[in-house]
Amino acid sequence: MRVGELARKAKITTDTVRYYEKIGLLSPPRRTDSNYRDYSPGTVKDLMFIKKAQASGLQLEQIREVLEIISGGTAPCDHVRETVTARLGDVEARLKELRTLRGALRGTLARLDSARPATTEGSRCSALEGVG
Amino acid sequence: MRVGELARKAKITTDTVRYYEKIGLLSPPRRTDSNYRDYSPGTVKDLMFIKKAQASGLQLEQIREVLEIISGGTAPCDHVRETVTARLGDVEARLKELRTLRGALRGTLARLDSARPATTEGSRCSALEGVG
DNA sequence: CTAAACCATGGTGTCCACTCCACAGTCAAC
DNA sequence: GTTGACTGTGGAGTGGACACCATGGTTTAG
Repeated sequence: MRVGELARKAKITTDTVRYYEKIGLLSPPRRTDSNYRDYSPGTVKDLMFIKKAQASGLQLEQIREVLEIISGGTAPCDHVRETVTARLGDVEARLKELRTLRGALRGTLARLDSARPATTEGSRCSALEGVG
Repeated sequence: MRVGELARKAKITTDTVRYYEKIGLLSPPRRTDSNYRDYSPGTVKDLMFIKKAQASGLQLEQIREVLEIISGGTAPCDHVRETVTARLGDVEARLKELRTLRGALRGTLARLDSARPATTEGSRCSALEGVG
């Protein structure tokens, strides 16, 4: 498939696809006679994986490393393990932060619910303190 | 305390502190006679909250809204609830993505463990496929 | 055959969150 | 009273991740 179709399926722009290729995140596909990029269907999955990883806070460079490894990379096993373990550490740290933040937000919401004398238009909220 | 001490305590730079003030994320502190910024100790906590929220993927503008609300903002309750609920939604979506990614990384690690014939220096890893 | 839609390359612009000046005033220690 | 660390302001620069051209070739529907 060509770049437009790929982009539509992955819900990104063609510019982004070409950008990913430029920075080595996506390997250059074969070309048609007329020099159009010609992708295999699996590339859609790659892009979806990239989106997930990105939404989880990984940078493109980190994703590049992980992808390289996952798709039958050429690095020695020890290095592979190190990289994946490091990324897993990142992800778990982020999970922890997120749970903390979720707690804080839920707390605020609860306080809004309990101490709610006036909700009418124009009124003011005096939400409490203590976020830590 | 002055900006340098605050920055040290929060483990960021003085430039960043002033930048946060500039974009309205940190309210302008009082000034000494010589026009130096003079912060109260609580500001350290504010900065630490900002770092947490940021590590969780919230943008400074979103953090600004949340902070405004939490520290006894002046917005009507309904709008407050909306904002906090929206942020909570963000956070929960992010948690979901993260758990998926963690699963993928753990899977890779497991595959590395099971199919590991050669770990010696210079060898190549042929990690399997299937990331979804 | 031609118009519309697609693609290629190369380059510039944008937004975010800083970071790094340059230049000048302030404060603490010796 | 001078040196050195600290602070102020304003503005320019950076890196990541794109978005947006302009120009020109290609494919496809009618």
